[in-house]
Amino acid sequence: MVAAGDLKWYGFAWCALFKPLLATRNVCKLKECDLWFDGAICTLPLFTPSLPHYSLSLSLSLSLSDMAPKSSEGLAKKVYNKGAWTSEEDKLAQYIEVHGAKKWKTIATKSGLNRCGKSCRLRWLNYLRPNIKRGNITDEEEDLILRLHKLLGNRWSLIAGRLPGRTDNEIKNYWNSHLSRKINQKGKMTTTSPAQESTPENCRL
DNA sequence: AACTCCATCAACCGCTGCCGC
DNA sequence: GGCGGCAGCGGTTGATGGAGT
Repeated sequence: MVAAGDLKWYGFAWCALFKPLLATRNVCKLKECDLWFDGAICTLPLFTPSLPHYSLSLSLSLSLSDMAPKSSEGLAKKVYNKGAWTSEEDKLAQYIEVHGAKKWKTIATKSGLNRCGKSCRLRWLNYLRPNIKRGNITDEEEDLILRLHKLLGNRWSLIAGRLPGRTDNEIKNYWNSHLSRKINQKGKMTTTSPAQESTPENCRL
């Protein structure tokens, strides 16, 4: 990490320079905005209320903490790690094996990982938990997914429940990347009347 | 080799429902 | 009944790698 702070611009000049850029993006949705200066990339958190007073430190690589607001208020909210998990963070599995997969907020805190409970839960369910089946979806599984989807619709967790070792995320991804396309192609080849097709609504559980 | 496009999949976000107070 | 916190779900995003040009 390169230390931040070589250059500083202060709010007024900042706004004048980058307001047009921000106007082109969905600022309400964005939490960060990437800016480019002579090839260097800076990720700027958008604390819009204090934007004009924001001091911007630029270097080749800046972390979010480097860019945190300098005012005292609003600092209480913890900034968690985001993005891909490291093998070091996967020690979460050891913690859960001892303490159980309950109270994700507590797990997140007590395990010493700088992750939110939600992130821990997802990592456990989709990757760390034992009995996860790795590898490609088999033809039998695919057939089962197709039939269950016809029956249940996009109820991925219910479908996953019928496929031991598979996660809802995995099935959802598989559906979106493989099966939905397959079905679309089939649909184009064989034009069936909508009344003949079964939908989740008209299938009895 | 360099570039673009696309598929895949891990992870995030926002919403909903449940539960305890 | 209302509220807040939490878990779970499904849609979406973003990083990555491979194929194609």
